Amino acid sequence: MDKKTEALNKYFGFSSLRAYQEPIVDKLLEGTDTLAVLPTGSGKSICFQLPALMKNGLTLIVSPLLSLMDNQLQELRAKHIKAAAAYNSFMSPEEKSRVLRRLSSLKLLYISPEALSLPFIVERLKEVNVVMMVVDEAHCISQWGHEFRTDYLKIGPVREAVGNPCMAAFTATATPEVQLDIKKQLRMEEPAEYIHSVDRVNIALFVQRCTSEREKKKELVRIIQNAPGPGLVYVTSRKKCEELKKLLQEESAHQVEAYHGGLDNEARLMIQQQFLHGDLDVVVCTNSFGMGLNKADVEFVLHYHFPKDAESYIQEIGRAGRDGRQAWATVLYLEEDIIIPQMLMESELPPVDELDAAWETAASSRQEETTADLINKLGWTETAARFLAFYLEKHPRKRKSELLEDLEEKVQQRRFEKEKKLKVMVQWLENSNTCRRRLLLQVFGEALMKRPDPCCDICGSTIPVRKQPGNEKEKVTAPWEMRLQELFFGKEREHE
DNA sequence: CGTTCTTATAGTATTATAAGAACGGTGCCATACT
Repeated sequence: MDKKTEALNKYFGFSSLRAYQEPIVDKLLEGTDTLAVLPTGSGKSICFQLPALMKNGLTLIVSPLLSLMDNQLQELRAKHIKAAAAYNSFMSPEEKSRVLRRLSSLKLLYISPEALSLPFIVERLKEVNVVMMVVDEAHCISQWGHEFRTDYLKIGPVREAVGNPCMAAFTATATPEVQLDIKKQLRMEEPAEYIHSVDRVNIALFVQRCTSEREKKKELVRIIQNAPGPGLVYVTSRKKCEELKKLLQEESAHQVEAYHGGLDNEARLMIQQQFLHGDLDVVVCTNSFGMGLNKADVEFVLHYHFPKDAESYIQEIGRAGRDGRQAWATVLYLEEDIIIPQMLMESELPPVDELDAAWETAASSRQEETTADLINKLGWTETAARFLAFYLEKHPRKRKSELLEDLEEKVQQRRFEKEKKLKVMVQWLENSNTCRRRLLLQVFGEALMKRPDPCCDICGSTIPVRKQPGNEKEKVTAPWEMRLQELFFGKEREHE
């Protein structure tokens, strides 16, 4: 038995890797930069966990959400893998300093891009042997890095600071442009690439054009009444989230809840757990819901508002049909809904005619207060302020005139890129001739090889009805307090 | 850009309608002490 198989067996209890995992593990073992686009729920974490455990030194896993770190750690703990830890703000000061002290005895450290960018963390990492860095959900680099969470763009520089270890990026969805962006930001040079199809053949795709908000609501109610669920309804505002929750609670027999960033952590955890355990049929949510959701039997994803680009769309519908059974996704398309993503996009970028004022403001504040000052003195959104602060930090020595000129161009460039993505999304919705699946795959640089049945509305399919299994397994309902307890304080859970 | 809420006016008791304004998503983060 070779070393790899031995380790696989020892740590994970498997006798062999799946065909697509094998080459990725090999590349990482030999220290080659790797970009992998793999469908969700396909055992991608083992692709980096195994090499990390076999290597001599520390692997950093950059993860976008604390809950994702927590999930993966629970899984590792369940397999009695001890050399793994997280560093994040959810931990007590004691726990944090303990982790930093025992870094050299760890194999895996889960960390957010923000924590990874803290100067004292970088200094500490320089003292230990970092052999590999992994960016999980790497599309976040492109989706969030440029404005919302600019620390995503600092992963590349940190990599260089800690001795340029091997870099791996994993995601389930990336267009060719996003792949390029990931490679550039992470400073990957000629990485090995494993790009799998983003097509989910068991999800049928539909778009239903509506002419008014009222019609859309009626259609929503009709569809949900007839869908046994479980399913998700995506909207782009918190208010709408709550409103539609109420509507569906009144008009359908389903258990319905709303999920968005305005809820506190406890409520969010609760809803996610209830949905996971089958105690909720429908969750009306904003784009905050779904990442890391490990639920196999989601039957449908309904977009009450359409998302701002095709990647978000693929990601969101990808939460359906993980169990391989027939699932469907439908968009209730109302033309004027385009204004919401447009406004949100606009609010992420600095107003071009205030760049001069922003420069003056920044010049008179300390670096760590630049963002706050831009928000308070100029009334900018947090995201726009962060965008500017990041840019100034990156180019500290540029002359004012030159900097403002560059900045304006950069803002226009970003606006252009975002608008283009939105336009592609709308074109997809408006299209009435070409198979939706074919067109969607085109955005990801893929050709449609084989059309599944059902495929999409344009191919003549209608929303499939799932046969209900006659003898559903009995629900085991533990008190909620107990489940929350498990989540906060941990309890070994089995997975897979 | 449309929805939804607030304020203003009309004109006269209680409400009706118009004009104006606000709003619309994603999450992470060392600090105080000698």
